[in-house]
Amino acid sequence: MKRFVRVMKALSDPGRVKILKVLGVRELCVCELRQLLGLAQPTVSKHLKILEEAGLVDYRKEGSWIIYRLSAGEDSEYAGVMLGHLRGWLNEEPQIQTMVDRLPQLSRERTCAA
Amino acid sequence: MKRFVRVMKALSDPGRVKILKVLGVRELCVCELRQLLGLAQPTVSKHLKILEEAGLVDYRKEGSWIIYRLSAGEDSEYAGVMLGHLRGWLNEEPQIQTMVDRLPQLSRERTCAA
DNA sequence: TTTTCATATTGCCATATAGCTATATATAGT
DNA sequence: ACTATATATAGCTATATGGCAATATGAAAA
Repeated sequence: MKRFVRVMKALSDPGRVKILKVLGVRELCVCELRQLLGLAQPTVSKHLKILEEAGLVDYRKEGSWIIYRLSAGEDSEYAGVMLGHLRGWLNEEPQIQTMVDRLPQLSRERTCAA
Repeated sequence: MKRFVRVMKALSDPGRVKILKVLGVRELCVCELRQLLGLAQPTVSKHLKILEEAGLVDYRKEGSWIIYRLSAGEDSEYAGVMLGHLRGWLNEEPQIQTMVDRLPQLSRERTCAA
């Protein structure tokens, strides 16, 4: 029950859903997510932690960057199934489309190391 | 986005998940749910309203009783899909099993009109 | 119409949550 | 070692949430 509720809670915030949707396009570092979402960096970090504890995202370190990606879903059946649905859901949502459209112009080198 | 988040929020509370699981066995009135969950009646009513606004449950009046049942899922794709998953999920959960076991002994006539 | 019972709504309190700023940590480069 | 950059954590505030008791509503029964 707790594991299920944890996944649902993680999915109950628009900011976190946006994170999952852009990570569905490609993996991203925190500073790229910060710009896409227009939220303060600590806020993004907190969201990412919640998503990670729900088994929805994974990360790896690369230099001083921490790069987040969608989890493969081995940790939590619930997370895996929900990520599967999210691939098809919300693609028509304007807020999502705007972010996805801005995605190709982002590059870690240019945007973060400023 | 709002409709999606509304469904996820509705599913982020153990009490509401329990309600959905017992409604998966059979339809129930508020007073039966109150006893199964061990919550005050207004609390149950509030949960039911949230579930209803998410498109997860439906109700009909029968005399002075209001009988809730799982929604057929026509209102919300998200709700429909989640109800489908919930049918298989959490069946091993002790909290759920206890309630389901107590279910056959409940009868509106005996329990509510006391 | 008065009472009774089932449910909904209101109002309150304690806790949880999402946001921020400020600070800590960690890694890279000088 | 010092500086700069990326991320995380701590601490704060405003709002949301879940619980309850008290009250309102609405239907059935006396």
